[in-house]
Amino acid sequence: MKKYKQIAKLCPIFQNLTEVEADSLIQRGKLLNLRKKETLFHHGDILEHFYIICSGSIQIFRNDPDGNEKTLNILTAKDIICDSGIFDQDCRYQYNATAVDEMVILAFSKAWLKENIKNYGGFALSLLAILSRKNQIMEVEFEQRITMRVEQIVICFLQKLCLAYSLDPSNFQLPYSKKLIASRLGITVETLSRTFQKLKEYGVSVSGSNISIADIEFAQNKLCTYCSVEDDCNVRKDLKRISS
Amino acid sequence: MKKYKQIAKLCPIFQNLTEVEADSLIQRGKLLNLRKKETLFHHGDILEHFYIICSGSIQIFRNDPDGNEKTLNILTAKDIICDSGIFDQDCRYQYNATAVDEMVILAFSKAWLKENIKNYGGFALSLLAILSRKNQIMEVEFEQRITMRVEQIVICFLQKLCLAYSLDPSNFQLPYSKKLIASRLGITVETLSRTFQKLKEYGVSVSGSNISIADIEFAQNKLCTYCSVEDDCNVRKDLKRISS
DNA sequence: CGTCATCTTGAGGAGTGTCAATAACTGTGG
DNA sequence: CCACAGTTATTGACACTCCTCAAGATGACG
Repeated sequence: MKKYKQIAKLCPIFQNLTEVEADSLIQRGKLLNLRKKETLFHHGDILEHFYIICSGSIQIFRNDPDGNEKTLNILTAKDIICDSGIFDQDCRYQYNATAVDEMVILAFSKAWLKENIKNYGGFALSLLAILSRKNQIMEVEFEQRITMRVEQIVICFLQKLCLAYSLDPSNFQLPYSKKLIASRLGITVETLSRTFQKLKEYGVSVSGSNISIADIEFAQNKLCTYCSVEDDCNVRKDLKRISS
Repeated sequence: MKKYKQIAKLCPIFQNLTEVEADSLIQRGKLLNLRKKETLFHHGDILEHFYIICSGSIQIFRNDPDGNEKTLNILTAKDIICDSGIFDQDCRYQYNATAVDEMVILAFSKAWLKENIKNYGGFALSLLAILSRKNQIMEVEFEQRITMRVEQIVICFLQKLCLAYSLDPSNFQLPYSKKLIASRLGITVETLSRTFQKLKEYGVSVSGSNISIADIEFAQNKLCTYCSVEDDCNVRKDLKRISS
């Protein structure tokens, strides 16, 4: 299964290491296979591993008091699962992780992570950069959720989707169920459904899981005063929005 | 001004270092004084420093398209100002930072930070832990903003305030203007004002900036099914809410 | 073909933002 | 000490957005 370790090596966490260093680090990881809907860990489980996703996608979610799933994130290849508590002792997961489709995951021990951070300065820098980036994305999403209308949020989501999966905006399939998407965006399925209707005015047509967006730039501009898709897709740098 | 460097040394970022190491690192910092409403940096400024707050508090905010301030955070003594971009080259601030009251801040160069991360494994671990913690708090707040009612959010904020500033819940002064608080909570001043009225039913009385909460536990429990104040106040560890 | 989950559509309502008018507070200069 | 301007805070009326509940429609899969 060297193929999967090759994928893991593309994870940004190894970017500041030499080929040899990265190889030796990856050797310590164990490959896991998850089937669709199989759970990697539950909310409350003791946090003992650090994961790198090699293929497939996984839903990170919590169950709110009413029993509804609140999806915090959907992670895919080259993403890492690294809870904040990994640097504490005896910490537990604050959420669940369940495979959306078939997956392959590399698992490393907590000790492995701590040791390498201390020994490899470059490794620490990479992890810091990744966590910082995650932080930044969360800030943007938080702001979006407050400031923007659902139409804008959905359009932004679709655009991110196309960039992340290299999909053709003029005709593509949704990689997840609408239920999952709604949960990820923090809205109800009903609202998502209605929003897709409204988006027809902007050249977005939806039938089943088939989407086609006539002119994504147009739709974006029509809807978003400033929309920071770049932030989520490693295209940042050129900050168009020095608004203050 | 050794007094302020002593405060800076209490910043969690130095926790994994020896006294001597911490001292030598702090020597490299420059003390800055800010007057009330003075700005540390603007959105769009080139990111060149890492800051530790020694005294006073600072508002981290962005101006949305309508010209309203969106307060991302309010930082106080022992907090750090460390933007995600600090590990990139030529990055710019994505927000403004303006002093709420008189402040003293220690400033370090970007290079200082990178160097020490590479050289001191413990330093890297501390920074990672801090950023992770920040991440976690953001996740909680994000969830709060979606799931909870404004009454709950306000009560949680008040409780955090009391813990953070060691205030007596039964009688204390708000340390910031209501405008700033509303902005921080992502609501309008009008809504905040009305919410304070509603909270009277729960034993919270507000007149001007004077607050008195009869029984904060009672108010909490009445309002919050699960409320994670602990998370924001380093009291975590005992996770009561393994709900899923 | 039936069952179950997912999705769509409608009606109704709760909650928060917007706008506007007024009141309270803060600080400045005479 | 007061008068004035500018900010901050309160209160009311209203609109809009999204959620809830309910009923069907569509689709997946044994």
